[in-house]
Formats: sequence, structure tokens, C-alpha cells
Amino acid sequence: MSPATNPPTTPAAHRRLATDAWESLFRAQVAVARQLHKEPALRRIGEREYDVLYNLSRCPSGWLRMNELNEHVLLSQPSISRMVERLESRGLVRRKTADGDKRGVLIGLTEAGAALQRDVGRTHVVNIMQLMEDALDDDELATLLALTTKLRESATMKADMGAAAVR
Amino acid sequence: MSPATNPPTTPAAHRRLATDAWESLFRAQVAVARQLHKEPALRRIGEREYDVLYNLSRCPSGWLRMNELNEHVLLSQPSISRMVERLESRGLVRRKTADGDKRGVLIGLTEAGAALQRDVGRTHVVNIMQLMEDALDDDELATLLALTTKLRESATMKADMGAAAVR
DNA sequence: CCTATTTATATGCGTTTGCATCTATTGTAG
DNA sequence: CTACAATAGATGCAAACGCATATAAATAGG
Repeated sequence: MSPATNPPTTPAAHRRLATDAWESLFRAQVAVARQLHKEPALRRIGEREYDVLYNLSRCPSGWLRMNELNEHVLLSQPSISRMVERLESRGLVRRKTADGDKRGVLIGLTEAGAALQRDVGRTHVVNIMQLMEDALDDDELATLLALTTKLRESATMKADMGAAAVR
Repeated sequence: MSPATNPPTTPAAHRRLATDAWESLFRAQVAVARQLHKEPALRRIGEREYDVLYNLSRCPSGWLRMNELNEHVLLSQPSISRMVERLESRGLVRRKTADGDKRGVLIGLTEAGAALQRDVGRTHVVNIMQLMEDALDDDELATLLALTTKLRESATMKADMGAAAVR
């Protein structure tokens, strides 16, 4: 519980720091997600479905492949596949075969999908801001952003290397 | 992308900081969870099921009520109820009526449940340490721990106040 | 006390998820 | 060119999930 700003003195303390940090990150994510989940605007669409629309809205070309979506959204490949199917039947996304690779599928937002994402996104942003800014000041937010970015990049890199190493 | 250590200069930058920090936190959690999910030891038991066993193992009295479990694990109340039912049928937890409140149910680990948690937990801890320590040094881990703790406490407090305000 | 409300958990039911597996296409050797 | 492995998604199916709602116990009001 000491505010260790120096390397831990014992191996046990060292181990605890890493696991405590992960658990704290995980619980914070759960706590914030819980709060965000209450937003009525998000009732029109599931959280993971919003996540898909969000990812599509953020991509420069406007199109993402199934496997790219799968990297960003925490769902299995078959689940993504069926989710896209449902979103398509609701007229929120459209699909087209990737050119140069007839196996691949590109997914993009329709007008309706983009509009819904913007709509929900707007209120979502307000809620996020309130939660985050009530908890942390700008300095702290910047630090949190930097640390989690570093963590994500490290974990992602490890995933890619792992895949490469298998070959 | 500027390493803003001072309050943002514009409202737009200000807004982005909060939402970027949340998204980064969220994606980092997804990336690390993905990696941890690969652990073969965790195949014996689902991640959320492990989370339940973990929470039970961590509680001083050895018993938690349904609603307490529900606060910590990101699942709906009915889902927790059924998960406990399954864990019980597998002999990993046991239930007893809370004394003084015949509606309440207390859940505790069985020997087998505690053993499984320790077992899986051990290898889990090793994986977490590697992921976290490869990404961040001890100073950074301590900072991340502090910031996420602050964030979680703020979000949790808000949830409780929200519940109180409705009355 | 007796009814009305709230709190704690369980259950019915349609939907979504993951695992294993399948199909179609691409890449790689021989 | 043909055969075989690898890759991208889709699909069958059982398990797990959330929502709405039911049950049961505790609490509040009259």
C-alpha cells in the first residue's frame, strides 16, 4: 500500500505491483463501463455493436475487413461474422468482397449506420467526459493515456510476434 | 499527440483528452485480456468464472453475497445467479442462506474451488507479470495503479450516489 | 397487525456467444 | 499444372447471456 515511487524492495512486492496494476486497470474498466452502460441512448444498440460502428467510423478508407474488426473488438471470429450479418440486415452496415482477394469481405457503414454512430457517439462522449474528468485532472488523464497506450502497444506487439513465432 | 502536461489550450483538445484516455484504457484492457485468454490453464474455466472464484478467494470472511459478487463481476444479476448455480453443480462453490436475512445467499469456495483458483491463479500471475513488466517499469506501474484506483473509486461512488438519488 | 413497497434472488425465453468444423480462395511446392 | 497447406469467413450446435418477470422475505405506512 506504500506509494512506491522507487523499485520495490522485495520480489514479493515487485510481483504484487504488476498484478495489482492489472487488476486495478481491469476493475476501473468494469466500473466505468457499468456507468456508461446506463446511458439510455445506448439502449438502441448493444455496446459491442456500437464498438463495431465506432471502429468503422474511425477508419480512413471507410472499409474494414472482418479480421481487422476482429482485432479491435473483443469477440470471437464467428461472433463478429454474425454480428455483421445482423447489422447488415438492420441496414447499418454493408458488405462487399475485397478486391484482389475473393475470400475477403469489406465492411462499411451505411448512411443510417453512420448517423446512428454519430448520434449515440455524441451523448456517449458527454458521459465519458463527465466520468473521466470528475475522477482525474488533465495532467492525470494525459499520463493515463500515455501509460495505457504503451501497455496496449506492448501487448499487441507480443500478440503479433507470437503469431509469427509459430510459423 | 502532444505530451500535454498543462491544461489543454482549447475546449476541443480538452474533450479529446478525456475520451482518448478512456478509449486507450479500454483498448489496453482488450489487448491484455486477449493475451491472457490464450493461457491453456484458463481453458479449464471461463474468464468470468475465474473472476468469480478469484473474488471469493480474496474476501476475508470467505463468503460473499450474490449482490456483492455482482458489483465486482461485469455480468447481469441473472447471469451471476446461473453461473453460481453451475459452479455449485461442478463442486467449486457452495451456498448457504445468509443469517438474519432469509432472502440472501452467501457463496463460498469449496476445497476444490479454492484449489482450482490457486492453481489457475498461479500461472495467471506469471502471465500478467510478463505482460505488464515488459510494457512498463515499476514507477509507471505504480502510477497506473494509482490513477486507475482513483478512477474506479470515482466511478463506483457515482454509481452509489446515483442509486441513492433515485429514491 | 395487515397491506403496499422494496430488496434479494430465481426463472422463462429469445438472442448472442464460442467451439468445432465446413467451404471457398489463395499461396507454395514439386 | 497439380497437389497440399494456409487463410478468410460462414455455419451447426450447445452453452451462456440479458431482459422482463416471478417469487419470497424484509421493511414501511396506515
